[in-house]
Amino acid sequence: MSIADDFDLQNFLPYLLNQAAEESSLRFQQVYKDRYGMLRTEWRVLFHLGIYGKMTAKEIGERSKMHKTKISRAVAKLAERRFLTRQRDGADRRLEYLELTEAGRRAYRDLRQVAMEYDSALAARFSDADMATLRRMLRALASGAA
Amino acid sequence: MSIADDFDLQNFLPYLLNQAAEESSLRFQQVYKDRYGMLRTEWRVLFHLGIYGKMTAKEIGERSKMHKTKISRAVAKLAERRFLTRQRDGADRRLEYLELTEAGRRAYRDLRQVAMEYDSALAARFSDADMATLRRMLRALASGAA
DNA sequence: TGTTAACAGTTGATTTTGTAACTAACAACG
DNA sequence: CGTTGTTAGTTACAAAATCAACTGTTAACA
Repeated sequence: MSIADDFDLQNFLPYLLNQAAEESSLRFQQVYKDRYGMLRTEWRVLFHLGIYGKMTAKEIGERSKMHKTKISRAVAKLAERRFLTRQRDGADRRLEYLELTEAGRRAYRDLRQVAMEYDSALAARFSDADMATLRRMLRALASGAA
Repeated sequence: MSIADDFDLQNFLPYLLNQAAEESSLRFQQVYKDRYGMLRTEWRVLFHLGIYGKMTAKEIGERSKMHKTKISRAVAKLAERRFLTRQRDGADRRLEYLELTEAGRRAYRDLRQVAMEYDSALAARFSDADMATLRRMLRALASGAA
């Protein structure tokens, strides 16, 4: 009954995805952690602002699917370190526009460079066709559309 | 500089993998959480024992790459709920063999069924060839071998 | 208007994780 | 033996994530 069960954990997609995600995040994590003392939520916010420009916490939440409390705390940390500035919307004073400072942009560019090189190193292990398939499937899985 | 940056977060593999892993874990998480009040570490330990049979915490750690403190706590929880028993090795009294109880096996079989159906549902969205490619690539990424 | 609901974002309490130090047991080698 | 090092597993404390309740604001509409 227990020995040689036919179910294979290594092929269970959610498990396999988690293992791959964790392993592939390790080295990048070392960089943003050691070099900037950031958490995962913080580099994600930094990247959203670096890539898409000025936006509100709500928009970051919609794009990243991170919970608003995580974003709120990450934003507070980044603001404290002078990596971003906040400006209230004049018309709707609930909204706050977030924008990277020059220091924030420098950190973003630095980490983006690391990310791109790391991504290339990962991709180099597979054929272009396989990588295209992988990315397409991961996007489909991430979008969750049944 | 910030608007229309050419780096695409959605194609950064570690990020994409995390998004896919999180999204694809959601529904299964609901089941083991709602039905058994388990955490991710707990169902993983349960599955390791269900699939491979009696083994020590150390072996679970080697197979799952989970840190030993996580395993220790998960084992304590599962033992408290009478899902597993612990027996000290007679020769080397540091080792403790873990084995599912009948209640533990019932929970495992129940969750395994859910996992298999869920995995099939996910796989049904893609061709067999693509799924084979995906699994092969994820295993390679998870193994971390450069 | 006035009242109620909805929304953006924050804070506090609780839970879970991560790190380091610890206990108990075995091993290696003088 | 006896000292030193290693190992399996636990515990204590700090860091972080989660969940619920909160503030301040806008919207809806009687």
